[in-house]
Amino acid sequence: MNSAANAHEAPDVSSEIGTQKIRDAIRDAIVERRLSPGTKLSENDVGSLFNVSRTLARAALQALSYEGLVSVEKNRGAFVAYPSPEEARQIFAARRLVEPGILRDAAARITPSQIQHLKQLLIEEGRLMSERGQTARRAEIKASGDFHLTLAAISGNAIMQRFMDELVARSSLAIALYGQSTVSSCGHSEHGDIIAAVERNDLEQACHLMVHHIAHIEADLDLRERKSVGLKEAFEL
Amino acid sequence: MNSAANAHEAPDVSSEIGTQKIRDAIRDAIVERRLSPGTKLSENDVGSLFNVSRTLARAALQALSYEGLVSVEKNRGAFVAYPSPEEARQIFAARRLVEPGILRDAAARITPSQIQHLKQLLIEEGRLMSERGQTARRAEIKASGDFHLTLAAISGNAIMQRFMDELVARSSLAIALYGQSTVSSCGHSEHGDIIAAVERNDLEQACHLMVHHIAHIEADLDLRERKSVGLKEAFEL
DNA sequence: TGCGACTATATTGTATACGATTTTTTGCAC
DNA sequence: GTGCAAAAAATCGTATACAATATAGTCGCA
Repeated sequence: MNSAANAHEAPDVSSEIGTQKIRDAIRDAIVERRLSPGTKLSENDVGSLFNVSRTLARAALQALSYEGLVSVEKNRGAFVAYPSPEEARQIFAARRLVEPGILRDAAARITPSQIQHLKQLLIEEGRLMSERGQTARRAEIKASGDFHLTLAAISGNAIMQRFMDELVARSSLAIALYGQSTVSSCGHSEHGDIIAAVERNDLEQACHLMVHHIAHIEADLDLRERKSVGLKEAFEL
Repeated sequence: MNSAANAHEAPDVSSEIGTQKIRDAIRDAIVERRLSPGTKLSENDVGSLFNVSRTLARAALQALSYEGLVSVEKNRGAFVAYPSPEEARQIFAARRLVEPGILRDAAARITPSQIQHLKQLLIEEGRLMSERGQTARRAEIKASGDFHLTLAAISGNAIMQRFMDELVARSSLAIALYGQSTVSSCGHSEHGDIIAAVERNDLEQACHLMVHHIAHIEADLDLRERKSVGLKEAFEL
């Protein structure tokens, strides 16, 4: 019923809107969990929300489907992706597979100023954790992902960076669906530990910490198959 | 000048054509090097080639651009991607980063019948190497990539599988551009060595061989920056 | 009241239309 | 012939139109 209308990325009077802008706006909304998994994104609604025709709306949704953030079902429309438990497992398996390597490459090129920047991110992240309120929560979610994304950027491989973009965004979806502890960033301190290890050039330890960090995030998920009951079963206690 | 017209994926009278089919057909043409880097893919030509409107042609080209096989330049059109030397390096760096992990996961789940299947692929690949002619060459190129793709499939992670699809396809482009030895599959035997190591459960060795195999492929490339002369300079010896 | 078939509505799939931008061609002066 | 400017053609960007499909609502009947 409520389409993307409740996602308050205002169309902005500075009419200059393209499919890119739409894609980014919707992706941000998904990553920050203003749009929940399963929400229908009708081409009409998206288009009118951004004051463009269905053509551009459709292109943006198509693009998001390539990133795995939106699933389009033939003749039925586009929905915010609803990753299955198996899919969620694969997302984190992919991250465990890839992030140690990225960390290695990043550590080999990192500069003192970049380390400083990372530490700055951590402080910011910590500050957001202590704050309360929706907006702080959303900012925190994004900041938590930014740590991993920044490492990918430092690694200097644009291909891996794009892949990590996708993985982090999809992780956010999985956490939204299956996360248990109210705060996802239970492992905030772990980010700091990783940087510390990098700083003292202990690569093995840094990678080790990274793998465990990802495992911890996944461990906070309840990935049991929920057969969509929603029927009598849900009430016949 | 010559558009996609010389790529002989016949439109096929079985009119059932969708954007998916178009995308796959063009991708195959690129991977098998029937379409060279830089070739212009105009929406009109693609559309009329498959008997669909520009709408679908455009969607297919857009999709290919997300895979990095086609680059679309605003208001100028779509071209078969022409990876820079730096891009090529990143493609192979990504593969070195990712494939050992995939190999590990695959080895953990591989069944005897799958090993048999891989060996079958190798035999086929070897047969194609001895044959001559364009079609054999193309089939060989595809077979060489199929080895890596099959391993990704065995690993059981759909996300990594899709990523490998992209990497292998883009590798083909890089080799087409910068490859030196006539035959890309200089390292055919290396595939066999990797399987052998997997078979005797020597994972460390298998991963080691995989990294070197990828390095060998890259080593056959001449990745020096070629500033597109094409002008007098090209003749003023 | 409950169920099933039929109609109406909404939404997606694809093609076409038109304005904008780029590229090519033409024409003219030098 | 060469070089530049304007016109023509081709191509892309976006909106709209129409057909196909799915969803929701309605009526009739047991």
